Amino acid sequence: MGRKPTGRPTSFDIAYAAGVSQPTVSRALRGDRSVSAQTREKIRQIAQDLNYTVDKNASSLRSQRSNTIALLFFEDPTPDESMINPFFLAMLGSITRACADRGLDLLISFQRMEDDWHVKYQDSHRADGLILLGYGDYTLYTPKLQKLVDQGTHYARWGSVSHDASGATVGTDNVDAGRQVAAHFLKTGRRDVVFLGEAGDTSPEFAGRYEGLRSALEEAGLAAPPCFAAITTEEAGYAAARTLLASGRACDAIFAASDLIAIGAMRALAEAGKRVPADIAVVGFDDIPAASLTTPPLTTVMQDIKGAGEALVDALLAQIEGREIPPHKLPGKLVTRGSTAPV
Amino acid sequence: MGRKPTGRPTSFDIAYAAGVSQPTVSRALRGDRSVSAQTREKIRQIAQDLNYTVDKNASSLRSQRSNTIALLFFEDPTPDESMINPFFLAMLGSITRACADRGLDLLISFQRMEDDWHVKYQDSHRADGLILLGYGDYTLYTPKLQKLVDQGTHYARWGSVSHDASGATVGTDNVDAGRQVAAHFLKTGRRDVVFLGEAGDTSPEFAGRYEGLRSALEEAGLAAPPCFAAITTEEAGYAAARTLLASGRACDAIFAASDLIAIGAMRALAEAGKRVPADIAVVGFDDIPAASLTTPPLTTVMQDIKGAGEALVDALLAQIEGREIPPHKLPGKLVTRGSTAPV
DNA sequence: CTGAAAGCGCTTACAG
DNA sequence: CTGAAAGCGCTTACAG
Repeated sequence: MGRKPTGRPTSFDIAYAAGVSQPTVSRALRGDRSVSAQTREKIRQIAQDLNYTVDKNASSLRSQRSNTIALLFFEDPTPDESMINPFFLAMLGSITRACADRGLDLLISFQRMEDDWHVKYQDSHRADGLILLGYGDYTLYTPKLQKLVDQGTHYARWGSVSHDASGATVGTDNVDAGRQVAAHFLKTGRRDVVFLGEAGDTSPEFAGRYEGLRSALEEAGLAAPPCFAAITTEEAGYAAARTLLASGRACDAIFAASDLIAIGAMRALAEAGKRVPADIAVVGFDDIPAASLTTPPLTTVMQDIKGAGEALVDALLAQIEGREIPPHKLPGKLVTRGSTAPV
Repeated sequence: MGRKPTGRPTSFDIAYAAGVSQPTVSRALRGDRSVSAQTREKIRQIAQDLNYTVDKNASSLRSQRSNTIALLFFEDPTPDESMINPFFLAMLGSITRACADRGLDLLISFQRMEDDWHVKYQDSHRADGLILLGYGDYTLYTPKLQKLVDQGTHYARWGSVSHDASGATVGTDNVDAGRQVAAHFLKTGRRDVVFLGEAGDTSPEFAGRYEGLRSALEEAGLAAPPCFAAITTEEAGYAAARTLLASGRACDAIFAASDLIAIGAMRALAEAGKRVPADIAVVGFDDIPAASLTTPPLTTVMQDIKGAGEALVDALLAQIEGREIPPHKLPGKLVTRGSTAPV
């Protein structure tokens, strides 16, 4: 008599087999030092023999801690199945690893910026906190972030670090990266730079890149570069470059706010008979895998993806535990390739 | 008196506010038709006003159903942060969407094939079932799959459909795709084809592609194509093409088992002064974004990523509900680009 | 159509 | 160092 033979074992089964009480099993398996080392080891052994694992739902329900975080991924208004921005996908890999290293489970959800994502996860106790990642109109984003703060939801987000201070924020130092690009242009003899990308309030990261470029060029005595708007897709880059060409505005260098934009722009330049880098140098941003495959290979700014994933997870954990953490800026690194070779 | 004002609301708070019992709230919010439509609507309204959401842990604990599935993603022995195979990342996006459409949460975890992933998720009631995705040595994979079956774990996997029947399987019809590639070579005047990729027991998908190529060529009276092994990375493709060139084996067409292999091979060919497609035609597999950016653009086989995500999720749900489902083959589609232009 | 009761499998004071 | 008791917030028979 005693143990029912059916179903997977519970902590009571382990307790019975070990001749201890059920709470002792719970303590032992969590490594509680108040259980004698000997008992702990014995229980651990039995649990393994019986193929026992702690029921995550019961544990989370009781402790009110899920050890799970939710990654909310925003996409552009035109979600094209096959062409998710590779940079964000690499970030996803990095966040996944950072979570695994810290014993956290990761829920993932793709969202539209417009949706009611701000209520779903933490409120239902699925997750202890959120990581926000992606792109889209920042002016839509801000009020939702405020709502998260009001609700007391823990979150960390990737994006523009300087722009506002609500929640934990991690991002590349875009202004500095823009200055690096400007310096590279100047050093390689380019004088007449154009920026491709949306540089307004809706895209503070792009705005930072533009700002760095502009300030460094002006310090060198050059005029502020003109700006041709584009969201971060290959198509938008193509269209922006066409607009640039049609405008008659001459230039010898293009700084595109992302690699996808740069790749689209290079396609437009090639169609128009402009040679890269002989006529026009091109620099992108992100260093996605495709950047080294273009003709010529694309000079770009590499972001610290591994560092970013870890910083995001750690910032979120800090917030969950009530520690204050300052916004975290990661350095960008210029990767020089053929598209900016000196002429 | 009555309601404690602190913390987030429970179903008891909603019941109190609605003047009904707590079980009625539970039924109403799940849309149980035994609750009168009027009561249901009233409760739904109150729940919304009080910002109530069902506690996922309590609900899963009681019902023994988590409505969550876990995606286990395997990587190659050499996991390079930045270069996860873009095809699988696109699959991830598609699976995410399929889950969202069906009201499922998705846990995601990157694993090494060697690790003990087969025990972690379903046993702890984190997930109702697993989706297995990725690449690696298939001979390592098989015993783990058997263990899943023995444990009664529900899973669906992406891969070679014909190879074995355990668990729900979804995959591209690789043999047919290989035959399409052969037909395309023959039609464009290629006679001397080489296969780049591991075509043995360790990689049944690649083996299927080779098998389709070989059978169609032999039916046309040609010899079986030689095979130069490569795992699915750009570096391996580069190395395999170098081996091919060094071997002195002449050819006028290469079928690479993946786009990454094809891209590496094209780099080796360019370095060796071989022109694509004038000297050698090249075909890849997957149609990753980079395939259209190479010089010349790469002819390849597009897999039905959207269909694959849906088929995987539906196959898993079927298995969880005890329905039998036959293995599901999806058609591949040849995408013709410059790398196979007739000479 | 609705309610009272039980229980899912844990963790956490509390007591000794 | 260990145990008896309570309770996390739901869902599910069962009764009416």
